[in-house]
Order: sequence, then structure tokens, then C-alpha cells
Amino acid sequence: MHDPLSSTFAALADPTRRAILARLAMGETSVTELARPFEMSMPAVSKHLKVLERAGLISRGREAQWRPCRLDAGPLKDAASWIEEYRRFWAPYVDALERHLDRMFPPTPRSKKASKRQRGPNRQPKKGETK
Amino acid sequence: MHDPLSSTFAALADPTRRAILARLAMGETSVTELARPFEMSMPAVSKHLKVLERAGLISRGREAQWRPCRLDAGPLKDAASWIEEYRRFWAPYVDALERHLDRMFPPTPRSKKASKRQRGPNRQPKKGETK
DNA sequence: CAGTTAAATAACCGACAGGTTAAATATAGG
DNA sequence: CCTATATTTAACCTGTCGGTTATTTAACTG
Repeated sequence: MHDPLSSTFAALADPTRRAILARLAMGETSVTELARPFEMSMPAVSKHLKVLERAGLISRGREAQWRPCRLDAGPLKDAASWIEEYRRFWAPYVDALERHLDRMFPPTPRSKKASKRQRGPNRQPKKGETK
Repeated sequence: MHDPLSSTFAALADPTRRAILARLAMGETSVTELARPFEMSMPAVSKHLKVLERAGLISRGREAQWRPCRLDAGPLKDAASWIEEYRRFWAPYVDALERHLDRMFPPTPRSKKASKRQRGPNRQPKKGETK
């Protein structure tokens, strides 16, 4: 996929690449230096860097024969924003609070925001619905 | 990779799967209902659901011939935590503040936390370093 | 110039991702 | 038992991923 969010998440879906980003968070550095911690050939690291670059997560300069890499965390902002939309689903207190509020102020059909909070299976009853 | 964080990010790296999660955020529903918005066969959706399930992002019940899916956002918490570590790199105000603090209170070698904030290329000067 | 170092590219490989169609499975209902 | 519905599984295809080794490009050094 070519959408930026998919590229960002795909780039993060590899522990080597996440380690590279963690290293770059400590400062700009060379490819050889980035490759040092890994039991992996240089071309492999080079490919990981290309994935990160195409995802916009790093950019590279030129200094003599070195290509210093630096972190470019912009895309992480959108990734974080996407995930944050789901915070209430892993924050139990907020979740419990919401259920409580739903009981005190039941969501009405007119309220778009509230109608999103529907509970229960939400499937079409279709035929018999025996149970 | 089999580590949970990689599985989570890999699961999120597909727009169809993100849309499925968005739909499930509005409530539990059936596979057919989940598949409806997509121009894609049912087996394809089924595979996406399997990816999400193996990543721990959804779980499935059984109700007659339906297999209702529900969101299980637990893994998103760790993903969010990982990304949050980089917030300072996309939050310019915080970044500027940090540079300001570094100038007022220069990081010392003894301070592990501070020594992480090194600026500049951070590569080995090695040989000549002509410039 | 020749030699060294840094990094990228090319060519190749096995494994997996994402899709298809066709067949199998599970359950409800007449 | 037969049929319809919901969903999964099987088999297959194509493209991409993550890795390799060998080669090439680029820049400094003596």
C-alpha cells in the first residue's frame, strides 16, 4: 500500500528498524554505526534504511563517504493520532466511566457522537433469532 | 517476526484492517457486516480477521452460524507507548525547550538521561576528518 | 595513480502477504 | 434429510520482504 499511514506502520513492524530509530533518537549517525549492533550484512541494513526513508522516518545527508542518517519523526505523529483514537478501549477507567455516563445519560438517536457508543452484537437479526 | 509489537504494527499496516478496527470500535459485529464496505471476497476479509486475531486485536465469539468479532485494543497500548517515546521529536515546542534547557544545564557525562540528548553527527571521526 | 573505506546496487533466494475461486464446514429451519 | 446462510479452509497466483553474496560507485589517502 502507498498511503503514508500504512507505510509508517509497515516500517515500524520490524524490530531491526525500530532499533535503528531508537539509535537515531540518540543522534545522527552513519550506516556502519547503525549496522554494528546487528548480526546482519550491510546491504540488509541498507534496505531497512531505504524502507525507513521511503516512509519518511529518516533522511540522509552526505559527508564525504558517509551518509549520516537522522531521525525524521513527523510521520509518527499521525500514527500516534490514529492509535490514540482507541485509547478509551484500553483505558479501563475511562471505559467504565463511559458506561456509567451511558447509563446516566442514555445516548439518543439524534446524537451522532453518542450513537457511536452502541453496545451489543449489532448484527442483523435477519431470520429467526431463536435465542 | 513473532514479537507482539511487530505483530501489532504489521496488523495496522493495512488500510482494510484499520477500517475493520474502526468499524469494531462502534460495536461487535459479524464477518459479513465487516466485509460489506470492501470490494473484496469473503475469504480475503477472513484472512484479515485472522491477522487481527493473531495480533490479539480482535476476538471472536460464536452465535449460531455467526462469528461476531469484537475489538480487543490491549496491544494498541504498547504500540502507543512505543511511539510516544518519540513525541519530543515531532513536538517542536518541546524540542526547542529541550535545546534551551540543554544550553542552560549542559548534559554531563555522569547523567545517563542527559547524555542521551547528544546533538551533531555522532559518528566516529576515525581517520582524517578533513573538514 | 593505486589502495582503502563507506555505502549502494544487482542478482538471487525462500517465505510470506494479499488476493482469487472452489470446496468444505457449521448451524438453523422446514 | 435437505436447503439456505455464514464462515472457514484449500489450492493457487503474484508481488513484496528480509536476507544473502558479489559487484559497483563514491570519496578520501598516501
